[in-house]
Amino acid sequence: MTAVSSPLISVAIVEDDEGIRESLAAFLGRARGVRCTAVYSNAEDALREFKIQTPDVVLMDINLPGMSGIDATRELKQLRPDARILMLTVYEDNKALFDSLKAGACGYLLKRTASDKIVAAIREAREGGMPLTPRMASKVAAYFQNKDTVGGELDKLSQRERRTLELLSEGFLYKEIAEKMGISYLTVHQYTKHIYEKLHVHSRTEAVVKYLRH
Amino acid sequence: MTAVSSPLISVAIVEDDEGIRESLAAFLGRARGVRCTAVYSNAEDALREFKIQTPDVVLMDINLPGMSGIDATRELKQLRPDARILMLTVYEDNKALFDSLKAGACGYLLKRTASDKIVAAIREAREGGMPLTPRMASKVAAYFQNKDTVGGELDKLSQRERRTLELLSEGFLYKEIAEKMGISYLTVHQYTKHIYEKLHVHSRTEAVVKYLRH
DNA sequence: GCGAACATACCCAGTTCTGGGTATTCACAG
DNA sequence: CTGTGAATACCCAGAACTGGGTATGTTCGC
Repeated sequence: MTAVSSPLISVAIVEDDEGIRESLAAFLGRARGVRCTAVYSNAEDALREFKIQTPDVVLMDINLPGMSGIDATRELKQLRPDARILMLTVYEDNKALFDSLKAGACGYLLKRTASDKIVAAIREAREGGMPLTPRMASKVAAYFQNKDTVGGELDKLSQRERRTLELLSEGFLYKEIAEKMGISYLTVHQYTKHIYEKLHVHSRTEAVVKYLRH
Repeated sequence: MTAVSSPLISVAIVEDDEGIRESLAAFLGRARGVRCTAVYSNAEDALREFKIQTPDVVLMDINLPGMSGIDATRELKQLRPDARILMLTVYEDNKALFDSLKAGACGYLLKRTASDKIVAAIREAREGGMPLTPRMASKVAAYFQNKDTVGGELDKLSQRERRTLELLSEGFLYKEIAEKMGISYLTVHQYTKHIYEKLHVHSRTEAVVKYLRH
């Protein structure tokens, strides 16, 4: 709104598959309002160039030979905090999505996304938006619902589960916890299953990290 | 040395086993320089009384019905910071030892300790000492060697080990870490072995806790 | 007095971690 | 140039954890 509407948004592509890279570039060349200023087949080359000149928006593949697109995103954001990076990948992968956002990507698209949607996403990214597929968006929403209720999640634990988590956080083995709490090893086992379920985690370490962040 | 030598040291016993409790009390009754002023079979009763009158030294069992001796120690020290509490237990348990000391106990004895040694320990406790069995003492010494270098311990890690620990702290599996770092699963395995060795821990959670405390 | 939540305990199968090795390559200090 | 440390990779065995069940009794609210 307040931004000066620049005539052209410069876009760089980082993508190892030559076919995809070229067709993307060609397509951006025909699109109005955007200009494809550079293409790279790997993250290292791209980063080197970006130190000299950074485009408005980067379309970044995740699976790259050598450095991953996510690591590259992290580095680029460190170098240019206002860089706008759109992840472009084939998988609708939960972890990749969140890792990308944590690394500093501003959006996450699937390669099978229709071309005109990609241009729209580039504009949206430029304007500070967060272009995501609807499904991705709902995952992000769900994530923050959890995020906001981390304390709330802990509240869902019963007394004994909380105590168990406390001891888990101190690194005790199940059998040691059982001894300390005067219950069976199997009960401790059961508690941890409940804890993981309630905290939406899949390992002791993840549970402990949530717990230690109160 | 500088302390006024009081004629009698008042001692309270908190111990749930009646046999041990009585024989301890009887034995203290016969010993010179000490006076057993109270016995309790659980922590709750003892704490209630201590709010009114605190003995010079408390002999505290660890395994008690209800509140543990360690928790009772913590509470009593909060109430009376200058209370002298000697833990008395059957197990030579590393963790119990350190938990006791962290809770505020001034010493840690095994129940099989010879009676005259117990009186000596009570005197030592009264005079500000830290009565421990030789084996316990060496464990404490080792602990502080580590404790003073917690930051230093982390410094001992190589670059890759540090990165591995960072990822371990985020709850990733070995194989995921391997992928992220572009190395073999087996190498991650090797790194964690080194990390555990350098940090003197035996599980991922313990390592993570040390790491998160920077 | 019924259903929900909690605490307890057990089974099983599969995965992951832990801790003991060995070994090569490379770089750097002495 | 020899030794040390870092980084890499592998083997093995056993311990521990994870996740899917089931089952019982208690307590508490409706």
